[in-house]
Amino acid sequence: MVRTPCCEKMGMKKGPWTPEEDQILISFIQNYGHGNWRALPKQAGLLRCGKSCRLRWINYLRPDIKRGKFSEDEEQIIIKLHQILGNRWSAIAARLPGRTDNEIKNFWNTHLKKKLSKLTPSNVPTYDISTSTAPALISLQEAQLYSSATSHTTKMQAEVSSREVSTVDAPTASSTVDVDPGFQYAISLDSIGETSSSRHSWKNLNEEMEFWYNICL
DNA sequence: AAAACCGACAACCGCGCAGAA
DNA sequence: ATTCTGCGCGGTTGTCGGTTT
Repeated sequence: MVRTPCCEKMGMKKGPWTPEEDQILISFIQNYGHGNWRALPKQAGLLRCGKSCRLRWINYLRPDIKRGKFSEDEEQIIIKLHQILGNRWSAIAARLPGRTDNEIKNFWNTHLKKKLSKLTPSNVPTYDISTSTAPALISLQEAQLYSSATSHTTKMQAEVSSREVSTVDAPTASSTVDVDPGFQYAISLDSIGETSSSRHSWKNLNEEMEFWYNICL
């Protein structure tokens, strides 16, 4: 199947948004909402693709956006959640009202990654994925040490994606978290009272987030 | 004063998923 | 069951302002 482009490239404006464009988008959404992003720019009279409008609204123009520096608390929450969820920025953002996934992603890449990498990479734990004796959760310190040891791309991808979790079951007894070459972590859910026989049935991502959040914070 | 460099963040791109047709 | 469309996500790139040389 051939994917059609998200928008017609011809005549579509790219690059930074002007205050005038912002105003048009804001007033249109305030009046009519944003039922269909694809149709919105045409209806609003904007020479932007729907995707661009959506991004601009979600990341910048939304009235509930909290701008400005991240607090210490927010920073700690991001670090903790990133330990568990990896680069699932939208899931992390769901825990930080007023913050967007893009904002958190940028904050992580420009501040936290650097900050954590300054710590001494000693006693970095190495857990073999094949063993089931891994700790229940990676502590904050361990995560920091891990990040410092892998100053390049800190990439932790949960094997079980958010969508899978949200529609099927919770992660199985020993869900693996795939990290950069050289390190493999295993989060043993058994050791946090989560056995295969008494698994949660995740109804949605929020429920999953609630679960992880309560454990970690 | 100007050029080069760097960091922060806004914006874009491509992919995967869900739901409708 | 298959195809198509739109949305959302995460990675990457572009732009801009501040700092250094």
